Amino acid sequence: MSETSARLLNLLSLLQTPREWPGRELAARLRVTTRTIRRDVERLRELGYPVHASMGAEGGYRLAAGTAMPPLLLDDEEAVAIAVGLRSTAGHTIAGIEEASVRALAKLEQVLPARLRRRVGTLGTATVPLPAGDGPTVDPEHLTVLAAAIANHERVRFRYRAGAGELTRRLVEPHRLVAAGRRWYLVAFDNDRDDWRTFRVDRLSEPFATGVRTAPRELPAADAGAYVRERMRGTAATYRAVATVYGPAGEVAARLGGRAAGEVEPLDGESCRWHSAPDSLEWLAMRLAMLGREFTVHEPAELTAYLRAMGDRVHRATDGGETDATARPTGRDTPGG
Amino acid sequence: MSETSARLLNLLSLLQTPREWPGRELAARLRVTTRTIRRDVERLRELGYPVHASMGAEGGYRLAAGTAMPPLLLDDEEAVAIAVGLRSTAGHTIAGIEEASVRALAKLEQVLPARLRRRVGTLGTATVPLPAGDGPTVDPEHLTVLAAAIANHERVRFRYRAGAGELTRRLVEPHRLVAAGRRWYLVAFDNDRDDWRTFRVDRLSEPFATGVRTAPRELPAADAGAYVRERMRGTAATYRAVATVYGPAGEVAARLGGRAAGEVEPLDGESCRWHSAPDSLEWLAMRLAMLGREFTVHEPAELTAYLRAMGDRVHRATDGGETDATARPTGRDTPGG
DNA sequence: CCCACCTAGGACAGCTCCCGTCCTACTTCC
DNA sequence: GGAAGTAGGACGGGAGCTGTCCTAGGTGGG
Repeated sequence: MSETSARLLNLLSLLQTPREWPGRELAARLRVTTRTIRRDVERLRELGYPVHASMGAEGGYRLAAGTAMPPLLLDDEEAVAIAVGLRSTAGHTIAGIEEASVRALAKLEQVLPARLRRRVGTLGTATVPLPAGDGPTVDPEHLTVLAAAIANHERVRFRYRAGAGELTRRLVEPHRLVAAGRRWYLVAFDNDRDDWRTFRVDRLSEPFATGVRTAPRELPAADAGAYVRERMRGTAATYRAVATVYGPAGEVAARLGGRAAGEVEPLDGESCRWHSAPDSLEWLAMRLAMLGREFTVHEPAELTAYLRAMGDRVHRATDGGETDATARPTGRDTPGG
Repeated sequence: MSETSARLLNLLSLLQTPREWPGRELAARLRVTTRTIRRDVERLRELGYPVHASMGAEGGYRLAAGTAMPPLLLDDEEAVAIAVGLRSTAGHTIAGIEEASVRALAKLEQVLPARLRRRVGTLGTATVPLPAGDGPTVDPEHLTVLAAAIANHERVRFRYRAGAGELTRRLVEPHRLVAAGRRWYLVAFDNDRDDWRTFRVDRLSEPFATGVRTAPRELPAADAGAYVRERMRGTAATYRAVATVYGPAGEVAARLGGRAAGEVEPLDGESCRWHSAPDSLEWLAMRLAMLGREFTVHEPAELTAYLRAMGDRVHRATDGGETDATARPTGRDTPGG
């Protein structure tokens, strides 16, 4: 058996731990001489993985950042943590890396041992605490199934609930996954309709690859992203908010969460104007409500209406409830600690 | 040079792609005969990585889920996606895997090429759109620095802003990172004070490992988690909410986001009671406000007060803005649309 | 039904590479 | 200066790897 390859992999695994390993310890662990360790280190370096060595007493080896990604050797818990992290981000879309996120997730889930997969499942469902806001969130599993089918040029079968509510069976040749706004779309060639279609991933269920491989087709558009945007115009329902916030621009920008939220332009030392990035009403409303600052909404009217409805709900919830006689001893005026 | 080890790694990388590879194609890519490919596959299997082969025409090899995690071979974009995902989850804490999350992140960032690190940085800051809520979020970089120092038994230097506001310099021997509630704490032996201390990670800045290694000390407590909970009693400021929500239990539970949010107990077909998990006022308020359902808060009084303040702010923001001043014509009794 | 295409694996010859044991050189911290 | 670490050349024996044969078995399409 390939003794030395296994040892190299093992060595790589040890060196990825964020600590320094003296050669003698490595030699003891891998049951070879220190000379062999030195040669292994040399080999790793030749393979492009920069093993950094600190000289002198208290020295040792560790893997440094190089020009290419070395193979990541994860223990069980780390693998689960990564899977959970990817599922939570992939489900909600992060600007710029949606597709890579799904690819990485598909790659990981393909090799994830069954017992770990279960843990990811239970943890994963327990961690969708983001305001569901825009409606149903996407099941990360659907994304990975579709991504795998796309990479493998396999036909996919699934059930699809169109806007109206009719449930249909589809057989398609998947072409690409596209994240637009806060939604995922599948661009595919529908074999029954004999034409290209786009599907909202949150509306499809029970997708599975049929195993039938097909020749790749050419999409009648420059790229899939443009195709989706073109077809989905009007359905997206995102809004750009303009609001004045009474607080220092720097602090407000920080609380709104970086550049992705939109632009904050200072008016004077104590107020600023927020031009939001396009987003759903729910998210825009939530961001403003959670700011902890006074604000005024200028646009759009829908946001004002939404906020007003929310404010009314909150008032009704706190003003009386079923019986005010539920005796709240400390009184409602006491500020919280 | 170790030709065959490199080839094995390469092969592993190809097999991780979610598609099937016929042996001839692999042979062409790796510039060896198909016989060697078969031998390489055999080697991988001996190393414990289950290479699944489908027979017949249209057959091929692919890596299946086994009992241990194989080394993950990621391309640049996938690595960035994972780093971004981990940073966003590590910064906010996910129940049960906080520590593994940070370990995985430390491992990845240790070997992440510089150009990718930059991309992670820009994407990472652009994606903290969660309601900052509980105050300052933790810089994931601080977590990785501390985790690495802990693993390596190295002293760490940083600046610390205590509650009052005085900025002090600290030199400590880090012992463990603990996630409690929505916060990260560092348990460490303070070399200047000559005693154990806990630090809130969101309040420290510019941490760096000094490179000086020390012998591990024994914490005067059963485990670090208990130690932190003991010391931080009272400072945590988390609350458990009890509220009635007027909507079907199933739907409400789904929107609240799984088990982690607390327990939803049906009252009748159209209402239910929510006993929340302990959380900050901001999050509890946000969850309720974003439900899109009528609700009544029973406990705690602080949450009622917080919600009322928020409702008032929202009303002021939407009712008239600058012109309508304080006049609230329709009053608070009008049900929202 | 048979053929094409795939995986699976034994035998063998040739040759490369790998390992352990020596050895010396250099750096760093105590 | 000494101890402990990395760095690396020389060498001999042995293990492992590769390509070229070969046969066996599974699967799907014409």
